[in-house]
Amino acid sequence: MAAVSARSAGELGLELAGFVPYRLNRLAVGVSNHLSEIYRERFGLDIPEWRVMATVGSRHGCTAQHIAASTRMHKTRVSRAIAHLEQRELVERASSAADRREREVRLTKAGRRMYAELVPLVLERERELLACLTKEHLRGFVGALEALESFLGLPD
Amino acid sequence: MAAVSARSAGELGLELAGFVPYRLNRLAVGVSNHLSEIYRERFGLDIPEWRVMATVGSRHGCTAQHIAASTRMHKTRVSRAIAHLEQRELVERASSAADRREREVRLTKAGRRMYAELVPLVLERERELLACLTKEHLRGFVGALEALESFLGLPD
DNA sequence: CACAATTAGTTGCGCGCGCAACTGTTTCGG
DNA sequence: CCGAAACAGTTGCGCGCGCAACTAATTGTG
Repeated sequence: MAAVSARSAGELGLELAGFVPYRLNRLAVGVSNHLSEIYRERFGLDIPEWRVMATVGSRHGCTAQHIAASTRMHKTRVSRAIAHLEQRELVERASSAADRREREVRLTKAGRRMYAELVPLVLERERELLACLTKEHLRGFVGALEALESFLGLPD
Repeated sequence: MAAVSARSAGELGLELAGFVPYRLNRLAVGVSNHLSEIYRERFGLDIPEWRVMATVGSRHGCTAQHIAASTRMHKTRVSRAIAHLEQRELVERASSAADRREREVRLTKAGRRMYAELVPLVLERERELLACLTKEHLRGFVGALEALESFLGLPD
């Protein structure tokens, strides 16, 4: 707070360490690395694969299109992540009868097993992380998240 | 806030859209893209180059080592960004007399000109962005940023 | 004072990314 | 209906990334 207003008050130089966009990016990378210890080291998933697992697992089958829209990943990134997961037999694809352009992605039995093991661990990590915030900070943080998302036009 | 506590209360599925690490990452990408309209489209800089400009510009010459530590970018990424900027004659390098392993990086006259033009625009963008937050949200947000950085052991 | 360990910086390499182009399918306008 | 446009998904390509290995200079230790 102090740094923000002090720096913005017409100073010439820019101190990157106090610059919000930069700090936000660094924090996001840090949180992501912290979290990826679970899904990377223990389950051998990278970020796109983890996101596909999380999205497919919370539904009963969905299309790559839907995964891309929901995670905001590029469709090629989704396509490749699904291909990897299919090779590992964690998901399977079936051409949709209604629209044969689409392919329904579903968790296999092994995929459901991993999902059931993975999700509680990941949620626990999130809980641990947010536990370092006071109630006021958490409220302000989540409120700010929503306001900034809305300002930037990031869809819900 | 509601989403966070509701979801963490023992639900089986994971809704990625309400998952803080994921939202944080998405927001950081969004902010970064918003900001990069300035330094990419108007000045032809990518993120590493912009960070090098910002770091070098706020000092009177510094080493690649210092830039890497300060921005937390990988040293190879810094090295390549400096090389690009040198080609465009925005920075210049001189071997340090004291320690001939080091090379002092400095803005050229053109680099200083760009820096002077660039920084106010970027700071204005930050100001616009944060203006969408209430005082309470901003305070909570910056406080949370600090707490999370500290929790993750991200150095100041 | 020699030689091992450390440090600054660069470079070869494999990989994952997004863009653009492509295939196959569905939809819509005339 | 038929052809153009739209859409789901995949693939070829160039690029930037981090890792590991490298060069060159410095520091520390016996």
